Amino acid sequence: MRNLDETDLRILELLAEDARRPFSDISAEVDLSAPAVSDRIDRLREEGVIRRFTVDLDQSTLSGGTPVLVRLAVRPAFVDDVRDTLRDAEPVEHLFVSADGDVTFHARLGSDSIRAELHELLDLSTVRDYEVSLVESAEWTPTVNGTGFALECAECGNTVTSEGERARIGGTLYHFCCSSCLGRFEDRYDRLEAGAQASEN
Amino acid sequence: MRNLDETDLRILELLAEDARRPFSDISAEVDLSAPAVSDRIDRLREEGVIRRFTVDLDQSTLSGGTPVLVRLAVRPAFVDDVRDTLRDAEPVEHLFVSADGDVTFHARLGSDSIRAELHELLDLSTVRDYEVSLVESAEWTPTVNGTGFALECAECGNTVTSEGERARIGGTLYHFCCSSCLGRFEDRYDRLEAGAQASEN
DNA sequence: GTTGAAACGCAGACCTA
DNA sequence: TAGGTCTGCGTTTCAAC
Repeated sequence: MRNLDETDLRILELLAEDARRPFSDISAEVDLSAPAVSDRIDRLREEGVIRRFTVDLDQSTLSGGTPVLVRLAVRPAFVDDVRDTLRDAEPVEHLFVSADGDVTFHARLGSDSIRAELHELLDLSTVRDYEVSLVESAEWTPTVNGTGFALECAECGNTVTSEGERARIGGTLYHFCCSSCLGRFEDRYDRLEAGAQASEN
Repeated sequence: MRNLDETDLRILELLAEDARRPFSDISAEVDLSAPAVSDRIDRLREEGVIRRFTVDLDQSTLSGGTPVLVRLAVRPAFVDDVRDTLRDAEPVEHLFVSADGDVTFHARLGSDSIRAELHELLDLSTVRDYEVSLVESAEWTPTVNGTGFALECAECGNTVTSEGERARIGGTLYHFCCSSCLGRFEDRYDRLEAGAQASEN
């Protein structure tokens, strides 16, 4: 697959913040035209990078069952089966499969008998052991490339908003909250580089 | 807080499927005008039910660090601290706090030393024990009220699409893929009810 | 809640490098 | 092949009801 460039990543960050943001809005952020942004987003969907645009709900306000976190020690031969079953199971919201065959999932179950619901959900003979705990709070923060979208100014540490600036300095892309932070950073960088060159001689 | 009605839930389901769906589209689904839908969505955001519109990314295509699932047995006094710290930590994507004080989170860490990164992330003296496992696959299915948005027809089990129907029968809301399924279900329900009344006499 | 009018955003056709 | 511009159409918003 084609590599994503910085513009793609920036678009994904902006969509993670607000997926309903107009393309014209995004296009201003990334210095592109609106149709160009639309094209890139189409491509990201086709490539499977974007799975869907969706909504992050505060489930605690919805009171739809008891949220539980279940950890299954699955018999190695059945890991794929169990994953596929749980993936399509209605009450399952989050599903993690670890390299060692543990399957952890977050689901909302009817409050009656959790053990009985687990039986309905999957064949417990495929499982060596399981553990259920009630979930008090569950949160989700969409991140792009592990960096999160809450960028920090490389100069002052403040949050970088839409008014921020970006610059490639010494091969690395830095984000700044404003042009003066960018200016100060560049000055410092130039001075450091001049010092390094002086010491080389 | 005001209770959500069925229309609100249906709107949330539609947004969970595709958050960029036009309001006019949603309004046709729920037999309301577009401004009415817009008003309801505004209200849902204000009430905190909708936290944000966002994008579900296939992180495996983004290769941004090593995904790990970490389970912390946190000393009871520090559970809130640890939760707040992790909530705002950049690499943390999912965060679950159980009623018994276990904190489980999913994060993408630089592949060097995971132990060192954990040290940076939180004060390990607040933790009795921890366990890290590499995550092979992580998936997320947005659900509304624990039912998920992939509704099944109560009569034939097929997936209910936009062309489906809903009906409240005997106090419960059922979903159907088409009007004939609804009709058959009602017939059966009436017959069962008649039988139950007969046996009462 | 609805309706209608004005502002806005979007998709497509077409053009440029 | 990626992006820019223009334009018609659909969508959103806002006021009036």
